[in-house]
Amino acid sequence: MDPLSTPVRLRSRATWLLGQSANQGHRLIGERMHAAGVPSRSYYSLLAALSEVGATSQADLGRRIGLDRSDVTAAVTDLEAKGCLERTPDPADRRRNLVRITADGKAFLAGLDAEVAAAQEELLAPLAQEEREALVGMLVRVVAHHTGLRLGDDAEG
Amino acid sequence: MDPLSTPVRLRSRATWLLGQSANQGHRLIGERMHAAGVPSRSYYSLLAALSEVGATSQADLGRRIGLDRSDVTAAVTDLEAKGCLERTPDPADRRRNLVRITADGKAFLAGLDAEVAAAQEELLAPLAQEEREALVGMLVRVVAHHTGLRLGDDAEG
DNA sequence: AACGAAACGTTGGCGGGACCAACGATAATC
DNA sequence: GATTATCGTTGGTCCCGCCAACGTTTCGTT
Repeated sequence: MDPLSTPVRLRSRATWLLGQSANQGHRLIGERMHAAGVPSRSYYSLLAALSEVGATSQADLGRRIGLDRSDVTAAVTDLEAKGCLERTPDPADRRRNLVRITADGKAFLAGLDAEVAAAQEELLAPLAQEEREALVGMLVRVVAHHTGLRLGDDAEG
Repeated sequence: MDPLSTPVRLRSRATWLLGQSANQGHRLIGERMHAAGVPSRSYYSLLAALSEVGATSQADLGRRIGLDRSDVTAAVTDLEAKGCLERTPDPADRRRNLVRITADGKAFLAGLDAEVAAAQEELLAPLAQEEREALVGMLVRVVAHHTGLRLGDDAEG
């Protein structure tokens, strides 16, 4: 790809720029994830959700991070094999599996957190701190607008 | 996906927000492209590049928009069948195909341009005009930083 | 209490997009 | 003139997001 000769029509479009930036971010994170032995970004999302919510079902995990049930199954199976989480049948609802993070999983997640933070630092390097905050603020509003989420509804549900 | 219960670790990460925003943008554009009979966003990029540069080779087109040669071949074949462009062997370099946009192609591109503009308007709806400019400005710097491009080098090469 | 509807986890598969490998043909380089 | 590089094309792989189906279990309604 030759960035010098990309059409102006694309270079100036916010949608194209968003795509390019997201690609760079995914690339940076992907490299670090792969180096840490994690095949996909979704593993990080899964562990993060699990760490926040405590113990929950696979379906709930999927809903939280926007991952299909079938893919959650695969990721959970893999992470269980790595000792990052436990999967036990829920005695209260025998359809579900209760998934909970292990101590090893928390430690591993902490490592991934550092990698993600480093990747983000690298991605946003050309931006000043205030700019990053402004960027995040705008993106939050954009995302909220398209997910039917109303801002300020934190934990008032 | 339940946006209310996505992990805070993700919701506050610029990388995740960028990915989400880009996804929404791709979705909006993809819908409109599909409605216009275009199977992929890359077709728009291709026509846009072609309209700016005049007549060039497929390899050059691919480099400009970041598309693999093989994928350019498929897209060009398809767009040629639709009458949006002409593909002729380059007499000056018989390895290349000279690709040039047709009048129909320009008209079609104009229509796609309107669709893309509308999609972007929809994507950035919650942002004021100045905010959109600030967003674009920041993203331009981010993208430039990761593509080895120096700002202000417009056409001075 | 019974029955239909819904949710759960799992397996398997589909389609698109990005990428790579190889080939024959042609041009550039030394 | 021989090697190297580029071009267009074909064909393939891999990953990701998504859907379909199944058996199991729970919920909702009557």
